[in-house]
Amino acid sequence: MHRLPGIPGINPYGPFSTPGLNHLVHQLQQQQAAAVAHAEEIDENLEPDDPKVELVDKALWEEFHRNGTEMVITKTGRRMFPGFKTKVSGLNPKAKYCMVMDIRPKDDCRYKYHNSCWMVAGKADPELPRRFYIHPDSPATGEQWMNRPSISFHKCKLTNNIADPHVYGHAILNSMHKYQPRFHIVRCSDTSQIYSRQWRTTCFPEMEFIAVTAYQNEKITQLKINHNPFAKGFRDTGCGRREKR
Amino acid sequence: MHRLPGIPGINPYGPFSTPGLNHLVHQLQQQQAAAVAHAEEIDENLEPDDPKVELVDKALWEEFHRNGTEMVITKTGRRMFPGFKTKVSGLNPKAKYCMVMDIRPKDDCRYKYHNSCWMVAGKADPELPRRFYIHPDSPATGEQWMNRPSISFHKCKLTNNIADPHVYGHAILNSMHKYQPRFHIVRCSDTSQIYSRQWRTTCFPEMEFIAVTAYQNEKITQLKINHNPFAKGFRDTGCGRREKR
DNA sequence: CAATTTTTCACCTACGTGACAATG
DNA sequence: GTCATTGTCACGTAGGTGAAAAAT
Repeated sequence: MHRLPGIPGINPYGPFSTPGLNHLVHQLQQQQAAAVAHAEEIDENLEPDDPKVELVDKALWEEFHRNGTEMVITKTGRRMFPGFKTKVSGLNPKAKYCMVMDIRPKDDCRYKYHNSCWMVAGKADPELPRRFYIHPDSPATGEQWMNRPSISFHKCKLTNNIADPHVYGHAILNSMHKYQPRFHIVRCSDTSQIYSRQWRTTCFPEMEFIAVTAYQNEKITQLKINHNPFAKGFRDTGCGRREKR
Repeated sequence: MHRLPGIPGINPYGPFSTPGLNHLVHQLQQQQAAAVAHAEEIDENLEPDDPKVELVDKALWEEFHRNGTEMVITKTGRRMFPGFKTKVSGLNPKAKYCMVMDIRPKDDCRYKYHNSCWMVAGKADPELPRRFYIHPDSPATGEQWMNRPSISFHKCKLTNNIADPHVYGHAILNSMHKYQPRFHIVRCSDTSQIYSRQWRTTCFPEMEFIAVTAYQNEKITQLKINHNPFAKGFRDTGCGRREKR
């Protein structure tokens, strides 16, 4: 079961070693990488697709948005709530896709919360390194992505720690700045191809938020408490033991 | 950013759309799949490897083994303890690998525990469908596999439920039968290729165990309690509140 | 009956919440 | 002083333990 090492382009024990194919493959030797990439490109585009993206929990996002969504950022990283979850249809079931998200500054302002209102408080701090977060199940077939109840990015946490050790899983944001999450579909069979392929980007304006280290708007706090199961301990439920100060 | 649908083999907007390459690729159209597979095959074997596999927590496994390891199986699935964890070296850093495990019957006997001893109690029950468990991070490069502290299969639980709904994540075993876990390295760039490639199998005899629905040997119970953090509540720690009946 | 399996439970691990006090 | 940030905490979710009782 041992293979001959160090002889590029020839593999006498391979399952497809017919002379004709070997000849053809030799012809392509110099352009091999490009040809393979091209063949894959074509293969991936033999059949069309027409992706539709839907935001999960859209009504909840809108309720937050009406009050001015805030997201807490911490040194160790904090999840978003509501979560970043999409539902995708219209993919080609056989083709492979990578799902990607990022969180971009919405403008170049710094904000402050004053008299129960968010207002501009100057120029934005220097932009932090921009990161893309590749969904850990990438790549997967269109069928697999469409069959799941949602595509969730809950493992990507928000932090303000520039020296964050989980650099590849967290989004680094500036506090008191406004952000817009984005969702990208990239049709390719391997994550290494992501940055050389077409990106199809979807943006939900109701996901806009301001990053904070502590909640400013009490209405937002209450919405979080009332809807996030992990904050159930702070709910005001008749039998409750917690009261407002 | 829209692509022309329904025109197979032609993609006017692709990054590699030079006429010469298009011609070559058209030549290969019928053998395309085979050629791509062949090119990948060659690519994957350009450089040699010589994998070494080590069992994590070997000393603990050996301590269990000296007393006759038992693993509880339940309807909903139970983890193994000690866990099935390996550490791999000697892979080719650039090549891609899939990591696979399975759990095979060790013999064709049924056992019973009698007078503090395991003894043969007849012929084995009919063998259950044999499953392979592919590590969920497969495929990944040799570098990625070698860099992690261990390759763990803790998500593969043991069950005796033939109609188990998590069919692809659980191992279905017969109670009172003896088993041997195995570890397999398969060099390939996609899980779909696993069953057509060479398997390199490692077997640690100290991992042998008998599946049970309730522990038989009290020494095994104590080893589990003393070493599994989730069973800490049953430890006999001076301040302990639990005593033997 | 005896042996094995299933169910339920208290007690853990692990970690996601906002409140609040301390810090800068 | 003011405001923003950090650390700690009680209280949740989620799920992995063997014991013990109940069921087969």
